[in-house]
Amino acid sequence: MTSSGAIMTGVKEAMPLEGEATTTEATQPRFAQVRDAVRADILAGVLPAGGRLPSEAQLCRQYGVSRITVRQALAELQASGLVHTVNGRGSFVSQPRAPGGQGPLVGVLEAMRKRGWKAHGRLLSHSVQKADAEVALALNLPPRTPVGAVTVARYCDDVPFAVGTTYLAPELAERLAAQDLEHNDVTDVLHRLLGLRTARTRVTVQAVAAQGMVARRLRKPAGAPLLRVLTTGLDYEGQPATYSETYGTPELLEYRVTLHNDTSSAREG
Amino acid sequence: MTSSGAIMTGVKEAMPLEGEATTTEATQPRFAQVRDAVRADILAGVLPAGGRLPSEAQLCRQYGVSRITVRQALAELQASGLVHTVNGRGSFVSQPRAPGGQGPLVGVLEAMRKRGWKAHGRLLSHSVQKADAEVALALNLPPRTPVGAVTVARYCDDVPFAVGTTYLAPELAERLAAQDLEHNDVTDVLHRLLGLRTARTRVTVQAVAAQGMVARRLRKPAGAPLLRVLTTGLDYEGQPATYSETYGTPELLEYRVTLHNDTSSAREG
DNA sequence: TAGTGGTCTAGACCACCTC
DNA sequence: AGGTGGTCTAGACCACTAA
Repeated sequence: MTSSGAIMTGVKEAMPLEGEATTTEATQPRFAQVRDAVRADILAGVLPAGGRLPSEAQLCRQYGVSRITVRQALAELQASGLVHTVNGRGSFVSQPRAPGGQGPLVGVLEAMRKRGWKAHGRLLSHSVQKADAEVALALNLPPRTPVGAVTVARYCDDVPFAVGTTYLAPELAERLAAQDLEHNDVTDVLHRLLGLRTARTRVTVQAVAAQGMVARRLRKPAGAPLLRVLTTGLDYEGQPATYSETYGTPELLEYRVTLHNDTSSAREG
Repeated sequence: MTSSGAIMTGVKEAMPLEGEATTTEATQPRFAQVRDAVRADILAGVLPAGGRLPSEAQLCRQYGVSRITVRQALAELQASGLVHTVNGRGSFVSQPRAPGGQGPLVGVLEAMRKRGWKAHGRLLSHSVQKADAEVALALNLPPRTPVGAVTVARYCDDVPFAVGTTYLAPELAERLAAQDLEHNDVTDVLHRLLGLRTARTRVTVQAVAAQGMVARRLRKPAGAPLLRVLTTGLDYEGQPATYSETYGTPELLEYRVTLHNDTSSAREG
């Protein structure tokens, strides 16, 4: 479904929609309907990233609502980062994670480079495995469901400082592994190049003792402190789309976040 | 332009407040002026926490603006968590950090208890010191400025799992240390009991090796991995108000956060 | 000049809550 | 019944950007 006409669903004809009269069932507010319709068009690719949205006047006609209602819908889309507006020019579909932009997540490579280091990644392996209990739980899948696993090491001036595995749909993993992970962060590739949309990201940060393969990869003796970062990316339906587990050396990797008092973000101990 | 009425502060008198005729200087939008005026009243305690705001109609008269403008102002205050509204009753000043509420920060004790553990804190020390370089930098003060330091240990079933020091204004530290830190989290006390308002919180999470006093307090051998969490609380002017440094045992303490795609929150590696 | 978003108003109907 | 917030409309002026 795309656009014109009524709001409720795919109805194409004008049909003032309106009228509360009798039907409308579980009537959501009109601005919410417009908001969801536009968001659906964006997520479905009908409105391509970077492209201009219909003008507010057009949206008014298209959905048969007043400008204030359209603006309320756009305001929420803007707050969620899916859309941005430029005075005098129009509203635009935000680039999914502009490179170096102000998305919520900044990849480790980008962060290192911003501080003046040379950093690069390397694809270590790429496979389809049966999800173990941990991955299945994180991705909300039945155990032993096939999932793609992409393991990447990150280097700072040729010293390895982080190694991690990202689990996601096999088809997405395939495309991820085909990208340039030498120069780009995994999160960046997923969002900017592959168009993945993430509504929320759950992060858990732990301290662990180095051991086994991870210790060797990071050139650490067993027992040395490492940072372990687990992230789960959730789509707009609340379903987990990606899960990653990353280990990093504490000298070079720390986790930073700024919590704004608005819109939650929950911290636990 | 027609309307009159003062926007600037809580002034009750009319005082037309410019019609933009010629000078308007750094004229902010009216809704922003209303928003800031109401926020100032809340932060200043003119509107007490938990109390009811003037109704939208009252605010319209008070500031001489239309209801839509008032609602736009309230919407932003609501988004920032300072205010919440109840259909049919009115708008209310949010309790600063409702106990167990949905504030951005959840203290460690609360988090442990939520998972079914018995947890308590203990005030270890409380003093006024000259800020060292690190604390001065974090609080944006000249070095050697006197600051209050409150050190607290947290126990889970009588096993110590976290110890940390909070630096803040001496007068606030005095009041903080006088509160019940046995049962309440420091962050909870600061916000709920002492009325501290925090616009943003910067958090840094690191993995470190246990050593010295911290290792002893947490009953860890030197070199064991510990989580180190640094937080800086920023007020609505962007000035740091609190700085804390906490060490925790990885078996019992981890850091969790949910990043929403809206409203930023920046992660770095 | 024409189109766009940014802001604002007056007025309206509804659902909800309290009295 | 009366007050409150939730939603919506039609119309207006402005600042900005573009052709």
